[in-house]
Amino acid sequence: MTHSCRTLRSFSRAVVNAHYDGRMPRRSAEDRAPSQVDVARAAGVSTQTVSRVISGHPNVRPETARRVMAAVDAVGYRWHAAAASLASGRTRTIGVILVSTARYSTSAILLGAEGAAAEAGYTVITASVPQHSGPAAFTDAFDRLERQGSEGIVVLAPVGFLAEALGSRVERTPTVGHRQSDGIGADALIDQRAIARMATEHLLDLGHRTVWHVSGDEFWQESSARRDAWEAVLLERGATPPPVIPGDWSPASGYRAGRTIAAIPDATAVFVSSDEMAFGVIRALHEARRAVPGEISVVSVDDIALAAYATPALTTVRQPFEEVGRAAAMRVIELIEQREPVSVEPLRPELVLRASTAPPKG
Amino acid sequence: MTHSCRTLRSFSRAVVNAHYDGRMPRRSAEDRAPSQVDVARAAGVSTQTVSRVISGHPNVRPETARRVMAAVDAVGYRWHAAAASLASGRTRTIGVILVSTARYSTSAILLGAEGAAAEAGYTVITASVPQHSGPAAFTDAFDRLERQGSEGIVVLAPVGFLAEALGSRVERTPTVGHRQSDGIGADALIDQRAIARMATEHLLDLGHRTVWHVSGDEFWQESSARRDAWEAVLLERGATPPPVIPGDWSPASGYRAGRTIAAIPDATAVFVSSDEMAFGVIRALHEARRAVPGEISVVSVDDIALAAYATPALTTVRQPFEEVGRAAAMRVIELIEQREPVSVEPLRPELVLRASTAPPKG
DNA sequence: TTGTACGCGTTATCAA
DNA sequence: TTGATAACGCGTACAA
Repeated sequence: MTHSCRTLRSFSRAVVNAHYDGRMPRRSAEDRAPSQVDVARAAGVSTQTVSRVISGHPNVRPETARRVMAAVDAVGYRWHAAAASLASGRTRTIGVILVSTARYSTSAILLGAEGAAAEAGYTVITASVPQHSGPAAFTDAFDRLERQGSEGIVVLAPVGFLAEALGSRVERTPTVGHRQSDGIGADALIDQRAIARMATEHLLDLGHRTVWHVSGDEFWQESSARRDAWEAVLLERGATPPPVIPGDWSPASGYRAGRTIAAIPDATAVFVSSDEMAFGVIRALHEARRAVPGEISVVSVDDIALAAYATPALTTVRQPFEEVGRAAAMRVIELIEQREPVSVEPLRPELVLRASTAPPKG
Repeated sequence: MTHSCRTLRSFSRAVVNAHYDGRMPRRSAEDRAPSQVDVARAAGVSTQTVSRVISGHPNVRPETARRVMAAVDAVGYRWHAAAASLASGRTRTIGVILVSTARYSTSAILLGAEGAAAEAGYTVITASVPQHSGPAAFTDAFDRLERQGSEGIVVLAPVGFLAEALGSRVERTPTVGHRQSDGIGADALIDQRAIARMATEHLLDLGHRTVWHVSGDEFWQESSARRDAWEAVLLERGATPPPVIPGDWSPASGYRAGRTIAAIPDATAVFVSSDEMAFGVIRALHEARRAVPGEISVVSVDDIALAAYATPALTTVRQPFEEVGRAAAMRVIELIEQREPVSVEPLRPELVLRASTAPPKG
């Protein structure tokens, strides 16, 4: 990093390339990789015809196409994405912004997005943002992805300030996944309020008087959406919402919350905002000799692979993560290609009944 | 997909672009995005100077640089990665091949790789391969990444046939992560035999006569490496290796294995090849009224976030996944830049003692 | 420290 | 159905 570069930091950080590390010599004409020109010469056609064959355009005589492909193999030609991008103005690349916390859901959503993108002929590039970053980290990630040529961006981090942080960026580059309330990518997401509603109503239906709540990280919009819906359901049913017990998605925070709950004599039901926290909650309850679901029922959210193997097996509201990824990717691609959204069925959470809930005793 | 395209499938699949969907009109000269030419004009310098400022080259007068950056902001210039790649012959992109199963380890490794790549000024693109795919799926993924301009590739899928499947590809594009025994990227990986050794020796040291083993998916090289080392340790110590109980990394397969073990009266210790399987094993044991660790000790591998919240908390051999990702990315980048490997300390697994193991009773 | 000239490999346009 | 030609926007070589 040179001095001049550092002083430039105050200007458009989105533009300056920080990684100067010496120039690369240009390769001499002889050891250049074979190009469409070489193929054209070998096949006795124009480079345009080669391009058409390579790109799968219609209106090429099969015989010609075969000659071209034979030449491709003969000269060892390989397509050059950068040159194509420069000429066509398209990169067929979408970017994904991730929060850097290793979780089952992260990989599931990413895998779904990557699969859907690949099927549509797009490539996925990722940019991660440290947990609990401020707006700047998100705009940096966004800029990085744009600079690499992302034609659209999926933000897998529903944090509250995203809309303001991203600002006008989302107008020039199609963006999906932040802020359901903005209407941006609304159908790519799961209705978080519905999740909380299903969980809370399930416990109420079992006969519990009220339901306690262990919330997720306040940084994530899911957390407040679920909290609001949980509260609304209780109020609708004439129950008094107890104070929220804060968590941060981690099992450790669930454990702390569990200790709190264990100390509340009349608590009989808890809605925990993630399976991972539920493991912590249940362990704390277990250590405090409070039986689950005998004395206290627990419902959580996600249905990770391990949910069925908790003791007791978790009753939980399943989120179809992979489909979320697929839907988000498909939606950005539709936006990029300015197609109308294909009306697919909305992604529905699903209550999976297992062994961590029961009617209150007595 | 046209007819001619389909008949061409028999030729180089790595070359044909399957996704023709109409040509994009070229934008007229007026609404072209601002380029370095526009910046140069606005700043009253040459495009070359603009390029130097943007790329962070040294030897630019600070005052000039400032004028350029002001012009950048004024005209709304944005760097064009494809054009830079075409001119420089470099993409600063690395590809990562993933097996499409959502797991904690997948996201942890990926996040590590992405972070390290970003620090070095590289972008990560991903390609996923369905679980249990044959060699063709891997070569397809490899080709996809190469076509997008990956200068190096990290393969996060240590399956046995990779070396043969990839063949000469790894010579033209630096590749890390498959086959420790090949010496390719050896230091980017964790010694899987050491993991099995630590686990097995821990149980033997506690006084167990022998150790049973629940293996991982045979598709992964880890599985056989660990099995071999487990067997070797038992033999060294004069114990008789019992038959291997097969698993596939999933909690469900662990559960099945657990039922098998529960039916073996003299089993007192098990080395389970992943934490997720251990959850299944312990649940099965629990249902069969076999106390853990009272009657049977369990050691597993990974140390996922939930390991500490199993009942009992899992004694497990920790794999530093994020560092694995970092190391792999750094290693490919070194190979790309033809630098000598920076000798960092090898990644060491670590035995984390918790509550699932104990000396045999009696 | 700065500028001129050229080439990188492909696709869009338009004509044949 | 095919071909000639002109961009696309940047980085490198080399000269000043």
